[in-house]
Amino acid sequence: MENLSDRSRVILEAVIEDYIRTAEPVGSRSISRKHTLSPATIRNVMSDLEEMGFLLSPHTSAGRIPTDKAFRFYVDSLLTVRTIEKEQQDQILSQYKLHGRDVAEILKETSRILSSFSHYMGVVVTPRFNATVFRHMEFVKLGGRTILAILVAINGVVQNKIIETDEVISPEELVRMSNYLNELLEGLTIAEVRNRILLEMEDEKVRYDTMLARALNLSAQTLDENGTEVFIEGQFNILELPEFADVTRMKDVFHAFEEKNQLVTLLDRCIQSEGVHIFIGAENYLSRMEKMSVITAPYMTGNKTVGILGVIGPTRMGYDRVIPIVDYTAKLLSKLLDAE
Amino acid sequence: MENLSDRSRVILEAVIEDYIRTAEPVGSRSISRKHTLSPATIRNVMSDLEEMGFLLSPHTSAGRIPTDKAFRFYVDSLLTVRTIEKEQQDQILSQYKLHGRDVAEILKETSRILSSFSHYMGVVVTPRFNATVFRHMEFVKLGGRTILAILVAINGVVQNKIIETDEVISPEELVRMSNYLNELLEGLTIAEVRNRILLEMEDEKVRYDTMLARALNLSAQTLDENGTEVFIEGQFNILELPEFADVTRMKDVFHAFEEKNQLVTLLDRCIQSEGVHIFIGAENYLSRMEKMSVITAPYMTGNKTVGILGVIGPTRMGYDRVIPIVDYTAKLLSKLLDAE
DNA sequence: GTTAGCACTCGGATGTTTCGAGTGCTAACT
DNA sequence: AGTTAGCACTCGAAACATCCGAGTGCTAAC
Repeated sequence: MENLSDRSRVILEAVIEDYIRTAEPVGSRSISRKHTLSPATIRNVMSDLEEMGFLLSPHTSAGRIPTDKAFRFYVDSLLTVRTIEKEQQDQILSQYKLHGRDVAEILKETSRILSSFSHYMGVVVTPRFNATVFRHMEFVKLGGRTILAILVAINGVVQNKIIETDEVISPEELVRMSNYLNELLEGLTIAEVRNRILLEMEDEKVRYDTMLARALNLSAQTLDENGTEVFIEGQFNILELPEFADVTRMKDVFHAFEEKNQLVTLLDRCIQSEGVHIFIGAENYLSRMEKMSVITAPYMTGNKTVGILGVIGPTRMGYDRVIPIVDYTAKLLSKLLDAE
Repeated sequence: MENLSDRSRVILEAVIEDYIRTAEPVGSRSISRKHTLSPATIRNVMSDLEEMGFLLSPHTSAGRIPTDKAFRFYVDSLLTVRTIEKEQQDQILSQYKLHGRDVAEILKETSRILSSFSHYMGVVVTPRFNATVFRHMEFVKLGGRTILAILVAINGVVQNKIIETDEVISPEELVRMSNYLNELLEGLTIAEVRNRILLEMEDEKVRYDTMLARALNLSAQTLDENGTEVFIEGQFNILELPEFADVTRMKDVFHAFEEKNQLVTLLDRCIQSEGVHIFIGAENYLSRMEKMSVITAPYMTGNKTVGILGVIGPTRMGYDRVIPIVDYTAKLLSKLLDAE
């Protein structure tokens, strides 16, 4: 990292924090008020910082704005992350208490929590089904050849799918099928389940047992689709931010969410790495989101990472405040999913 | 209804259609170009229409804008709804084909379809569980005292909930429970199921049978929450509309969606009435949505209305184009839900 | 009843001026 | 050598002025 003098650091930090507060270019005078230095001195330092690529001036007679690089440096080296207050912890916890305990509900609520506590947007990607452990599979007959397949993971995540079969299958046979499958697949992760089914299907003895073949076929169909969903809450929060007062900027943001899968790839990028991850401005490689930062953290069930959550806000977001919120929420969600 | 001369009607219609196209106040000249009447004559008529409350001028030297009353009259008396083209029908149908057949997916897709074909926002309210017929109930043991309850309606709508029990229940007992319940509740609507459970619980013989009591207790818990969800898609569509170029207007719209329950009450208002319903501007009684119109239609399974779908757009929306889309989609969705 | 003609209005676009925040540079100060 | 006061300069935002044209209402002629 660049070697900055102590003074430069202090001033850079001051500029950044001012900018986070006001969203306006920061002038030398406003900083001199808080430090016992004259504006001229500060101007000199700022000029150096600009040279180094930490600041930029929109035009000659405005103040200066921190660049992405500055925020990166701020987050890496200057920032002392606040510890989350007990009070806030309790508030978050009690939010969860209010709602039902269906997993999808919990995830949506998590997104809402992230949004309302950060004052930005909350985002939660649904668990990677693959990493979770199989618990139960069940077939319910809805009508003639229509069957509802229900797949339950050990953490309570449910996936259901309506399947049209070629031939009519009796309810009794359906029960036998699910018994067979539940025994066969017990304790495997969904990814393993997938493999196992393919393997089984090649087995000689299965090929000549219609029931088994059908069962495997059905379960394969149940698994074939594996939607990752994204819950984004609090879009309206960013409507209030001055940097998006401009209509075209706003459109950009919303268009960015149209392609949710792009967002998923972004978030997925940090699925292996532990702990909080931060993408600042252009670092997220989505042109629509150049002016935004993303703070993410993985959450897990058991000790496997199954999903990602985070907060999306402007580059000038209150990192010190938001990081612990994301961190705590991820841990809390992991705990909630485990308890089940 | 006001008695308008034929000429007035023609001119009013022309103004409305111009305004729908351009979103700009309409002047007398642009109309005179299409009809063989001089601007002056048209001005006289327009002046009358203004007097009657069908038009208003934002200021002296602008053209005129149709009022809510004008749109109401237009929809009721002037509009000839186009029939939906075969081609468009096929397009919509094929959209459905692309996706999985989980009911929640279908509803979300419906919302997307409404949005993309109307170019406004699509909205779908999830089925009123109460009106649908019970099909199956199942309990899956997740851990010590944690149980996942799954409730399936005949149309494939699934509701699941995680329940914490006071005592450990064995898997075998869970199976017996669900067998008992499935037999007991077969063929009832969810509303009836609710009553039946309460009734049953008071029965003497049940009170002394722990298993039955527990089963009923569990199912009561499964039912107690009955979330109506709303899928809104295509918000970004309205970002493109000139009337929302103003940032404050836009905020209003998004804030309106914050309270989704308000929206639900609006939509619910037409759940009994058959066919397409239209709320124009202030008619929807949501101050945030004064500049918007809503076109709704109920959809059903069996022959019971279970939910509402619709399109939300500006008051100057292309009614002739959108009404058949809403109508057709509602019918198609009903058919899709029935087929299962 | 219709229309041409005309004076009038008013908002949007364009141009001009003013104001002030902020800069860079230089020279004096510690 | 680092710091600071002073000053000329820059440039955008806001305020003000002007112009233009689309559109109106009214009147008088057709």
